[in-house]
Amino acid sequence: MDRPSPAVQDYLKAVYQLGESSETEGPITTSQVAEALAVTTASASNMLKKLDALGYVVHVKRQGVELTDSGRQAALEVIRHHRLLETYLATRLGMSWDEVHREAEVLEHHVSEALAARIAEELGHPERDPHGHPIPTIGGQVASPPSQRLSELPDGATAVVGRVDDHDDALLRFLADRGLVPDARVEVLEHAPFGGPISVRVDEDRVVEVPPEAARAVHVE
Amino acid sequence: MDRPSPAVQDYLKAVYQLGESSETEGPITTSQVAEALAVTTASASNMLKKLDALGYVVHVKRQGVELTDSGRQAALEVIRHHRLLETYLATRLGMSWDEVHREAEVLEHHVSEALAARIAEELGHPERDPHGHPIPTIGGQVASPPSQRLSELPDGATAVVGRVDDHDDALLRFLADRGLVPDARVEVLEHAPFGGPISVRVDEDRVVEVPPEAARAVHVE
DNA sequence: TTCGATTGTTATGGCGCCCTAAGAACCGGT
DNA sequence: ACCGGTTCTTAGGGCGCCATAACAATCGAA
Repeated sequence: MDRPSPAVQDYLKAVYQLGESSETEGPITTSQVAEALAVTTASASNMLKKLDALGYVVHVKRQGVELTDSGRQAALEVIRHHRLLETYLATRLGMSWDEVHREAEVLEHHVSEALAARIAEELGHPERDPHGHPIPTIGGQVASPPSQRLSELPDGATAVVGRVDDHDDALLRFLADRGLVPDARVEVLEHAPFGGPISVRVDEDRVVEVPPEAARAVHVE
Repeated sequence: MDRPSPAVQDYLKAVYQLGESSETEGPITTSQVAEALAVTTASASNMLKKLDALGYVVHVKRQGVELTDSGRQAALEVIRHHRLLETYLATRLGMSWDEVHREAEVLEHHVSEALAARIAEELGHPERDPHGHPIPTIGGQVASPPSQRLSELPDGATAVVGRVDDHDDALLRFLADRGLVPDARVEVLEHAPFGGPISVRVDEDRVVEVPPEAARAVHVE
């Protein structure tokens, strides 16, 4: 029961996150995984076959893969490490949101369970990372509150920011600049026509313009 | 100018440390390196040839290797990371000496320069790690004070512990138990005959018995 | 329903780093 | 000067993970 290699961990994480973020149920395809990891579909195909052999996924030929319990468990462990590291590096070492993500992407594969546990303790077992994403427990529980995207709220609606997608550093900075961080209160004022920006009042205070692509990355509750 | 692979870093570190700890001048042999890294001499031979090609060492066939400036620089960077991590994990996360060493052995290859710099800053740019080993600067300066081993002191001599070798977890705990940590004052009382233990008064207080092998791991000034 | 485009798979090879086996160079003793 | 033992190097193979190329299955449009 050795720890899976970094490559295997990356694949499992990708499969898990693709399953999370896709509206549609069912298997994750080879090409989705390949794109997420920036490898060829041939490489992904080989690796998914291997993950099946290792018992982490069920691979149905020409359909895709679905995580087994063991695979989900392994994926959540990596995600737990990632988010604990992000939180620690941001709050205890004052690193910026974008630095933190890159750093955690590497270190998540190399911190021991003991260190992860110490970090969690030191942070008081937080439930969310700085972007608002839930931190799985050691047992593999994840709180994932139902959420809506800011882009889908009607004019006049108010809500609280739950989390923001952290795939793009520039977008992250853009949102942070405008106060769109977890726990911010937002009120949708109006949608400009023809795919224009959305006017949003943030924290009962300033009004900012949020382009649709950015609004899609903000999840509210 | 990519970062060398973890394997390359491990070899460079080993060559550097073998050069440090050996009394004799001159090249480091293939088998010394092989033993230090627990690989076969064949593997070491191949890798040393490769390090030569990369410009990190000069390899003279059947003689051994010596670090180039570039190799020494790379080795010191790894050692810097290792010792900063040890210091950080011990003082800020309360991990024990032995846990800390294993953890740093892995993480030293994966922390970014930015993170290493943040850690150094957070710690106030310490000059030594918890075992008393000097922490190289970014530029590659190392303070290495002349030192003698506790095992070599004559009866009646007094000195201050500078550093202790950290290769063996059990030994480390043994020494820590007896107060033989950096900055402890020691007075040699007597050597038992036939390779018996050395009686040492620690911090003008308790008297402990130190077997010769343990005494060799304690460096005093 | 047939054919081209799309998507997935298999085959094969490269690269890094390890191994074992075998051979070459060097050492000390006689 | 030779011979046996030690040390080092070379040769060849394995494993993990990536790639490219070629082939197979599937989908959808006419």
